[in-house]
Amino acid sequence: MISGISLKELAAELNLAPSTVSRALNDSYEISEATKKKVISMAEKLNYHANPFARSLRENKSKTIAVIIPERINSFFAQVMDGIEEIAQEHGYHLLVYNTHEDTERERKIVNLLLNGRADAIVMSVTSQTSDISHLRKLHDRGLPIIFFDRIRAEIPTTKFITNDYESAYEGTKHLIKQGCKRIALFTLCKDLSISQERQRGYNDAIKSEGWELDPGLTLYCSHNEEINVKLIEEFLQSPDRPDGILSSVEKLAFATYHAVKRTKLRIPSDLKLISFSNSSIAGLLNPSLSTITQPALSIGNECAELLIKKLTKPLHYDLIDQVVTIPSKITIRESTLGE
Amino acid sequence: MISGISLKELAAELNLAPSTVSRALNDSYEISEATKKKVISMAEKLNYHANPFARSLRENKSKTIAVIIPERINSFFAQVMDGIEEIAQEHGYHLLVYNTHEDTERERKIVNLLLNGRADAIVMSVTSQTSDISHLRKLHDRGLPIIFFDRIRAEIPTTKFITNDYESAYEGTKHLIKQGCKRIALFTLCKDLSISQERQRGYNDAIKSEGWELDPGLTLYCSHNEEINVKLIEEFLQSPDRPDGILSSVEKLAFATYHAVKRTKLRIPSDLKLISFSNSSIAGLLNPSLSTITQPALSIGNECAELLIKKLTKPLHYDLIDQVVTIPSKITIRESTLGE
DNA sequence: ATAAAATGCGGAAACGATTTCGAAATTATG
DNA sequence: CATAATTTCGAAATCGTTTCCGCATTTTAT
Repeated sequence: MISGISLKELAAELNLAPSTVSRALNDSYEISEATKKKVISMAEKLNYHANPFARSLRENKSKTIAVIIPERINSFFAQVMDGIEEIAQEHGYHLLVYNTHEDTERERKIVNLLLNGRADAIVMSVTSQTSDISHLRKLHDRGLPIIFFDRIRAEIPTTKFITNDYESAYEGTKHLIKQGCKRIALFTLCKDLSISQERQRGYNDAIKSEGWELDPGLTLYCSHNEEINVKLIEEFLQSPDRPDGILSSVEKLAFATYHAVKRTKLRIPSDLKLISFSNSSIAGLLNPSLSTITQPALSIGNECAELLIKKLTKPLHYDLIDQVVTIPSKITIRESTLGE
Repeated sequence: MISGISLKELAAELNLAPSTVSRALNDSYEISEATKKKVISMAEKLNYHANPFARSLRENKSKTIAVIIPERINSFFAQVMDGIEEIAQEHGYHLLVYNTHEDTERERKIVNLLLNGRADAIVMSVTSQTSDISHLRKLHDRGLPIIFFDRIRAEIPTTKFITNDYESAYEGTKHLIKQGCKRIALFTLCKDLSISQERQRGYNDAIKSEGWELDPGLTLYCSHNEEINVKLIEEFLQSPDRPDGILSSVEKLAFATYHAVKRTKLRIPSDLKLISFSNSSIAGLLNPSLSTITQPALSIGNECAELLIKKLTKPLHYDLIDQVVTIPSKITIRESTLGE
């Protein structure tokens, strides 16, 4: 990389002091309009670009936000990313992106990497297996602004953005009941995750609201391995006390269910109704089309970034207070939960 | 952010010179094992983290690679990103990610932003509408290592990674013919894109290889707007000289076709066979399941990153020579192209 | 007319690391 | 034992900005 011209060289070319040029380019009130114009046009002409590292070093900020997600091939996280980037670009912020692949150890390493100040702040969704949060605590203790979304950790006192997991799961379950389901299963990933727990609560309360008894056997804990999940679900569906309705807490488990169903004699929605949390645009293309609970991914991304940037640019006026902000999901009924 | 301890302070704590401490931490041969140990343990104890900007400023490199993609909610690009990140993480590189949203103006802005050296190199896939490439040329002329993948620009003399677009399109078309199709259409996005042209060539040659005449009316140029595409495709399918086979150059046009078909009396594959370039894992879930040409996304990402990092770490031994590296796609036949 | 304030700019320090050059201290060599 | 060679470390320059302080000169206030 042929490094461009420096501020000092630009100043020399103009017969001005570097300090003056710097101030002119930063539109300081101390500099006359005449010199400002001269400086700016010469900077244009010589193709001057301020060195971001010199500036970061001096100002102790990087104009960079780190985003940590558990997986990339997931329409929800991709949409959140788009939402974050939209706001970040507006304010001249850059995005460092890290994918943990649902691996806690990887998450720990990445977080530790960010301890050196490479990013001004962090937006993250934790790994589903994260139990030890000392690495997150260390970040927060160091004063690095951090915001969680979706997969949050309540123990870290900061602002978190989620959707109305409880209500959505409750509504989804209620919908299945209304469509005639008697034995409703919940497919989920991990019992430790806050959102999983909330969705489970919503599911539980919906079941109990009917005066039915909760059957722990109807909650299926799946893995991150597609193959294994399909097999697991297939076995579940072949068992004598198979469910006749499923609330899937995660998009990919709904897909796995479609795969599993193909291997059985069961048909959706006649034998089995299915509704799932999902942000995939192709839900309507599946056969039958999939009823979904769609999370407000773009809004979540936008709000995360907006709050963070406010905090970064006006630290005295904004704070990442310890609260959970909820943005509601939208339920879309399609064929997969059609009643008789 | 409570800024951590600096090298100088660490040195003071150890009663050593900053230079010594720096060398010790960088495992220089000039420092005795004894002092190295002392320094390292004290660094651990005081939680020392080198300031990346000071280092970048001094060394004139950022350990950062910028990745520019036209869209994020796309399994192909997401997989490539994963492939790049995998290698980058191995070598301690960070990823700045930018989404152009298929907007040339946005691409231009982002590229110009990178002119200041924030990233050591760039991996990118251009916007489908990019015609003026002066911004890309400027990057390259400045000596910033840049690699293209998939959506490449031949005019910039550097290494590019693509799949065997011509052969895949040829094979895909041939497959449709073998399954009995007589009027085969090509759905594509943009005639300016190199990959579109290659795929068109493959399609053309396959048609001609049968001794058939090319019908320009059978190539459908679509937009980036889902709604419009569905309408366009629907009209096409309702027209008297509708096709009985479709080679879709882009995943989302295949999905749009499914949507459009739903609005007609046509059925896949009896009335209409469909095969598409796609990296989506749910191709097998569609009804009927979609025959696909799957690009080696992960490999492409891996190879981009590997070559780039070699070039960055050993600039004298590696060069981004002007060549196009081809990694073959894999065709998977499913129900959507089933013969009678 | 003189003091006070405002304007416009330059000099130099500072941010936190790496590295060149050189100087001690230690060990080896004749 | 004297000298050379090696090992181990320190002082200071450097990367490219921003900003604190200072100093003229001009404008405004008294």
